[in-house]
Amino acid sequence: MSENVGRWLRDEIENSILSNEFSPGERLDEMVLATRFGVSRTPVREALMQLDAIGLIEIRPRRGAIVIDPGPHRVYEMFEVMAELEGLAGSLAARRLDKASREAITATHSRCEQSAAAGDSDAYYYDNEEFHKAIYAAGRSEFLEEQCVQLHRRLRPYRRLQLRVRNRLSTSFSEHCAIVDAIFAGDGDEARRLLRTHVGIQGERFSDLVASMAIR
Amino acid sequence: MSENVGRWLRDEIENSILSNEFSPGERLDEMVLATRFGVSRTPVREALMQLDAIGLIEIRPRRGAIVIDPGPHRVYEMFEVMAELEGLAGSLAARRLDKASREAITATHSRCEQSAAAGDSDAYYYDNEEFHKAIYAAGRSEFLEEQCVQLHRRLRPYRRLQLRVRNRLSTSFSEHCAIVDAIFAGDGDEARRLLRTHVGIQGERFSDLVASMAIR
DNA sequence: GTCAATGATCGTGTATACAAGAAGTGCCAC
DNA sequence: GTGGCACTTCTTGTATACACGATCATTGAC
Repeated sequence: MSENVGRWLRDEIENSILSNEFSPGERLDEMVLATRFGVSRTPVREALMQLDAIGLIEIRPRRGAIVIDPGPHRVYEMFEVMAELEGLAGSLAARRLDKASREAITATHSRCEQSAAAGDSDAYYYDNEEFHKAIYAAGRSEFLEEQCVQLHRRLRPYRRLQLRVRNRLSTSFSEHCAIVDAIFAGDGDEARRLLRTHVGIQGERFSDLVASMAIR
Repeated sequence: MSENVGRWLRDEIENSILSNEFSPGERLDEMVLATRFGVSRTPVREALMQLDAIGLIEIRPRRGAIVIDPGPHRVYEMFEVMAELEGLAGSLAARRLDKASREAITATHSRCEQSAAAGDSDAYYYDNEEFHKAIYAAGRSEFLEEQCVQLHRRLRPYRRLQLRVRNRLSTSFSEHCAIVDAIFAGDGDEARRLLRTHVGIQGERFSDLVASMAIR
């Protein structure tokens, strides 16, 4: 329970939002949440204030909190920023790679290979996340790493949708291969470029996203 | 008072931190803040929770809130990310520039010229901020714009220190000129490159920053 | 004289109470 | 039957009360 009910609730509610248990636009009633988690309204409110500060929900004065619905266009923008940050992380990783980071990248990369070969998109989804985190860490910029992890978290539901698209698994994995090569070769510019296109959702990948968002 | 004491307090305390009225490492006593602003502890706590979520302060369980001290290394990392995001904004601006944005950039740019010519670093500091904001807006990516503005805010105190360095004003302004040219020419890659070096603090500019941070 | 342990005090964490505003409902008039 | 106004109810915003944990100081022992 993390020693602190407010923070625990924040994570709990955040996860509920990101796993789409609370859908965009839904109203979050303080009292309902309080009874559901067996606490008073005070820590619930604190959790909500924090989520508002992060930008996951919106608290309108005297009218309660609602889950923010980013909408396809804004999600696209978020991927665009994510692509840029990942590109930076990749270029830093190529420059600063050390033994431990190299091993971490190799390990997560081969786990991706296995789940891609098995066609297990849920496993790949998880391994892919670890792979990207290994790259952030290899960049040795704590702030950048935090930003990347946070954005990655927020984009999680959409990433998951993306992987369902036909052939995306194998395409994604072959992109990973090129990225790993560039980083291990110390080619920062190439790593940056590859990661940018890997993460970004230009062209048909954007319309795929829009289509899958509409289904929900 | 924004209809909502908690939010008002958040802005108030945030400004106090960013203007160095509350210095890094300083402990923020809830009761002291409450009496100072003439409210109860509840809204103060809500404000603090939000600032914690943003990353400006750290709340340690049962031990109160302290202002986070980023330290030179982390500040450098923040500038590094900022440079990347501004680069993206610049490249988008070059691609998507319309009449209104063009005029906004021109207007803020010439205001920078005046204050640079006058050697007025405080005025330049403000005009520079507006100039960069005009570029964010020209990129037409709301999310990116928000991220840029937020990071810009957090780096504000350090930017201010930077401008005190000898000749920085005129150097900065001539860099602005090149940036404007690239954006107006529609050269996204060049705008990106120029903004990245303009905002980043490589080499001696980093040591300048460290030196000025030590003075405080 | 120094270090450790215990108690006192102060501040945070949570709950609850109360006030104020917004939304919904019902009634009345047209 | 429909639209508008008033009232009621529900929910949020703020204050306060209480409990638990942390820190600090004082006292005792080595």
